[in-house]
Amino acid sequence: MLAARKSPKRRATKLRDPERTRERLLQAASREIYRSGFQSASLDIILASIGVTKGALYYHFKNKEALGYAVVEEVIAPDVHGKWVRPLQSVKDPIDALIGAVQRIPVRLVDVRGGCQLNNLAQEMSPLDAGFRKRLAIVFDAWRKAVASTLREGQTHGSVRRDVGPTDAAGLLIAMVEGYGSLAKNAQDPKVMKAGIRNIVDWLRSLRAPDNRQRG
Amino acid sequence: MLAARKSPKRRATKLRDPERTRERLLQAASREIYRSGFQSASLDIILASIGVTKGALYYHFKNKEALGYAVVEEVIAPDVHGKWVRPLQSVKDPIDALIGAVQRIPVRLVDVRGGCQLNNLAQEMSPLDAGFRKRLAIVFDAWRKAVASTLREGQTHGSVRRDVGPTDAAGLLIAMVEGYGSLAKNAQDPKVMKAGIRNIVDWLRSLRAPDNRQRG
DNA sequence: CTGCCAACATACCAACCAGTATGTATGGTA
DNA sequence: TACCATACATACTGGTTGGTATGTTGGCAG
Repeated sequence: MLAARKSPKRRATKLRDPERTRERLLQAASREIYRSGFQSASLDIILASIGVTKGALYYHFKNKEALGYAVVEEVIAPDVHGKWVRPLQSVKDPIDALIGAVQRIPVRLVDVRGGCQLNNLAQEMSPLDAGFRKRLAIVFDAWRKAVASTLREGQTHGSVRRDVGPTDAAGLLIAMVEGYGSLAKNAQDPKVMKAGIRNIVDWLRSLRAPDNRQRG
Repeated sequence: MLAARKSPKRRATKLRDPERTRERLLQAASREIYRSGFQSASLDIILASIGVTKGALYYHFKNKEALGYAVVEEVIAPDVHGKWVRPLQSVKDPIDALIGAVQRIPVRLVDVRGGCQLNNLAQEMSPLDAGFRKRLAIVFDAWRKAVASTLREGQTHGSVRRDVGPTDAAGLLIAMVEGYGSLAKNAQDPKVMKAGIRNIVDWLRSLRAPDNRQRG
């Protein structure tokens, strides 16, 4: 009761911080789902990893499903947005921006091993759960539309070839990124991802309009 | 432990057919793993689906892991071999053969929904289990090598452009196939896969040597 | 100081899991 | 006929799962 062995003298404004607890739950769940998949992710392990109990979890989330949905909407979606939507907004050279985004894909062994959070969850849960599929499809759509609109803008400014379909090309880009990610994850080898990125970058360069005054 | 079961005499009527039971177990396990993933695949459900019990399962397989390994080696590997290795052996036009293989990818809703057995299992288990990863890598390697050697043969015969790296192109082909398969699976929409196949076929055509006397 | 409610912790549950120990019928062999 | 390994079926286990019911504490309103 009075044995304040853990609490320091300097009081924070709040000993309980429900918003922070919720955020930590989301992050821990995201990590465990990333490692084991949603179905095999154990709530007990998630809770133990941040030192809270069932009470905290079921106070903030209705059930495991709701926790998974929140991970998609509040962890994965913002991550994709930060990597593939924001960097492509109002750029002067869409091709360079796309190449930059592709080259910023993490290629360390630890990154390649786990694969893509979005793709992992989509592969596992889309056929099994409509709620996951719907939320994940929103993220994929945002990704594809961001790439497509960047390409379209490049076409109006003359830096992107006119004979490529923006939506088609965006789909192909995502397919290549996810496909190489899968191969690299299975091989557990960063070299596979690096070679894939080179191929994707080469393909992106081929989308550039040939007769455009660029820097020599 | 595998007992040497060489059947000296083929009986016309067998009430017990251990080889057939083993095969049915493999097929049932393959179906359930395809639906739910390996970790979430319930042995009880697998057994109930073919009307056998634990005794039969653990007579033929040491444990669940061994059952999964056998599915890779005896179900998935032969399937990939039949679709991507055998059709590419000693063909007169490699590009046509590859286009044929790509166009033979199932695109019905039921096929697209489940995704690719090989990729599904690889995505789930490669980071978690070295035994799965090793066996699945063998299948991926056989696939990639079959495509690469076909392309290489086409280069020696002059039907394939000399400036493409066969291994690189084979990796790209597989990445595109798996990538589009992932997108289509998540979208639960055959149109996504069909559009992807068109893009892959277009890319394959671009690999053909330009100045080669072909049928007009 | 006193309620009082948010924000958890604790204890517990039925269902399910992979795996095992043991029972049993079958068909071939001696 | 007697025997016996094979090829399963049956019954059971300890451990884990997501979920719940209830207890407890901190901090603010009054």
